Amino acid sequence: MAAYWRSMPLKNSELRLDRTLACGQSFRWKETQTGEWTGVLGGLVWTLKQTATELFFRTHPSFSVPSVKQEQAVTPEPLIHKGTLGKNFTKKEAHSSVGCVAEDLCDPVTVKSENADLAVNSSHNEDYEHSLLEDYFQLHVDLGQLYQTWAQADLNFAQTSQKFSGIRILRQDPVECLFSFICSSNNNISRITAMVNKLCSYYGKKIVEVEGIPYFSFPTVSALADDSVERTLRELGFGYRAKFISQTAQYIMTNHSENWLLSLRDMDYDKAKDLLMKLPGVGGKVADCVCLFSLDKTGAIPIDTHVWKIAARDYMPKLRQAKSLTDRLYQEIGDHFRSLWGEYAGWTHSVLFTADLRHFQETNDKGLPAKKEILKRSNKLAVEKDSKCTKKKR
DNA sequence: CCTGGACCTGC
DNA sequence: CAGGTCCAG
Repeated sequence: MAAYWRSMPLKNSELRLDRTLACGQSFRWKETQTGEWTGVLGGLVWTLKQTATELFFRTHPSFSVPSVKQEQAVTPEPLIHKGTLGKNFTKKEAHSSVGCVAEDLCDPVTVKSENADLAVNSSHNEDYEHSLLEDYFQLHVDLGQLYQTWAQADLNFAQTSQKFSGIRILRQDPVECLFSFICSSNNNISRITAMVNKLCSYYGKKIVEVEGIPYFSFPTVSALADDSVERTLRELGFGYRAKFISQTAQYIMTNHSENWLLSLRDMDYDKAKDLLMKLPGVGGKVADCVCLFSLDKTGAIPIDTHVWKIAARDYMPKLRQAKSLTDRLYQEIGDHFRSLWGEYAGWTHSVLFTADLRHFQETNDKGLPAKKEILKRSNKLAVEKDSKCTKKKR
């Protein structure tokens, strides 16, 4: 068992799994044991954990049998193939296209003929797995350095951030990111998570079961563009978002292509945001989430009601008089933060946003949260019922 | 431009 | 109300 685990040196201050994976930028990670996080990334199921100086990781072996319905496979299955990956994979490729890296690197024909009896993870994939994590957590970005710079520019950040180190932006698959955040509108985190899981189990492909829990890949755009999707999602309780998801998927397949979203990484922020906002169900806030969490737009700042309150409370007192968050104010708040924090302002915002989440109020930098807090987290009811006492602060 | 409402569902 | 978006006036 221990043999599956590998590790890389990584300071706690550069990455805190608990804060980074549970602060609402991704809805796909679950704390399966205390301090252990399991989720899907690059077509594989991973479990991660860490100490003060090391990141431990393992993937869960799956026997990927080629799908029976290959005939309609617009996109190849996200299989990781021994021969291809071991030989050709480079760090650079991982960095440029993690969202579809498995697809890029797999010849579907080869996979089909040779993969049936091949365990997905083998020692040949070690470099690949290592690179995938570096890419996903954007480990080339020196977070400690950024924290220092931000602290110099902003006293409020300097104070708050002391107890909230290691919060970084993930580099997610844009497809997963887009459809997840379409689900987020006027909604709460637990329901968003449930909806994302439903998308995966109904329209994704099962990768492997771990401890009795099945894990699925995120569906392709093409799968979500099927005519039946809106009705099905309505029945599954998606409400009006069912239409948004269906229409957005169809819009992308009609006017662009499966991989179009990835190409937005090569555009500047304004252009990418502009194009995203043409999609049904995608306004400024969701577009900024996709820009920041999956398209490398480090200065994108999603301003939701929560961030708006932080801005009014700690940075822009004049906002206290504003009735609602108009487009103009949205732009103004973002610009204010960008000029204060600089190029990585989206990352900065994420630290303050996370620090302000009730969920994290009792954590501290000495280590993992108090035992009391862990118990609470495992029991959502307890957390939510107890919201009375800190309500006013937010 | 800005403002108010409707839109799904569930705790 | 919940980490919004869209549409009309």
